Amino acid sequence: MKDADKALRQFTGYAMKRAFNTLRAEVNAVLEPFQLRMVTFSALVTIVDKPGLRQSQLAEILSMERSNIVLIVDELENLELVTRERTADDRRAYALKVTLAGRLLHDRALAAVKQYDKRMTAELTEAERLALFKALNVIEKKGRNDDDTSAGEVSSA
Amino acid sequence: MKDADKALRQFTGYAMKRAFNTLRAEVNAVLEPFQLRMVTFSALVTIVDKPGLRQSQLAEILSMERSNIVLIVDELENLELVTRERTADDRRAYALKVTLAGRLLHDRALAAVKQYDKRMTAELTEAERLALFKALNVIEKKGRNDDDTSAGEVSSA
DNA sequence: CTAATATAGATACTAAAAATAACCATTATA
DNA sequence: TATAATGGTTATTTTTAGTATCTATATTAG
Repeated sequence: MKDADKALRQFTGYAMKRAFNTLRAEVNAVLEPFQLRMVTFSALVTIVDKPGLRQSQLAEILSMERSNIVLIVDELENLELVTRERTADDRRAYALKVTLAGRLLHDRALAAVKQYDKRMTAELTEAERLALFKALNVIEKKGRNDDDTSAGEVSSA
Repeated sequence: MKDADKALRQFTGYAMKRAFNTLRAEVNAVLEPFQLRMVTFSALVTIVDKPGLRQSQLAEILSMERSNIVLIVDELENLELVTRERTADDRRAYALKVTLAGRLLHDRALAAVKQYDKRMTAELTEAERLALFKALNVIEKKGRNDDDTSAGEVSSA
């Protein structure tokens, strides 16, 4: 049964679903020794990058619901990688900060994922890699301003 | 909070997850008038393409579990788009065939998805589009023959 | 030929991820 | 000050994928 899904391979959605399935599995495998998953890794990287940010901001950045962020932060907090500190200006909110252990783990996990990513795309030329990222960004953004069925506007380049 | 996930954007997995999220939502929206989802669409296309194939073959082609295929085929059967016919040579198996209504719906849905796909990638040059597909295929296949353990060796403390 | 084994499909159960809704404490506003 | 909005939490639900088990047939090994 070689090439039996030829009819489907032409579709971006199908090809991407398959690629993303293996990609997610592999990234999770890479992160597993660090007790991280793709989401918790993303959250950790964001917190390191923007120390003091609030959960609602984190949710906004990662395009997730606030309610789902709670469990993510719980997980990172239980691993003692980040802390929730009450903010002075708004006593409802938490300032998310990375602990020392969190930063160390972050550095190692980041390196591992980078290395994996490099290996994953090693067969691609630089032009192809750029094209891939451009395409992913175009596709992601496309959904936002897409109210009509004709060709949409090209806003940001 | 513009560009707040800059640190994550460099990763194929992150960019792809975001792109795929909007892509899946949009494709499902395109398919909704046909009462199809991405999976049922994929199954329908495959059955049209390979009439008479069996559920286990369909599962193999779509890289899904046999048990999950059952519900997919149920759904298509309930919509009277495909039929299960017992095969002569193996009375355990079903030959999956598309009905007339199924073929008509298939043709329309296929056209709709093709049109959407075209629109989605309209901003890309042909070279970029080819690079995207090549990259997706490389990434998907990469997971299969991945004996290199280097990524997992960055072990923790 | 019969017994053990494998396979096709089905069913039920489980686990993970994401969406929704309601809630409390606090802040902003009318 | 009353009302509305916001940050975070909890609980519920939906969706999706995975696992284990079951039946009935088929294959094979002895």
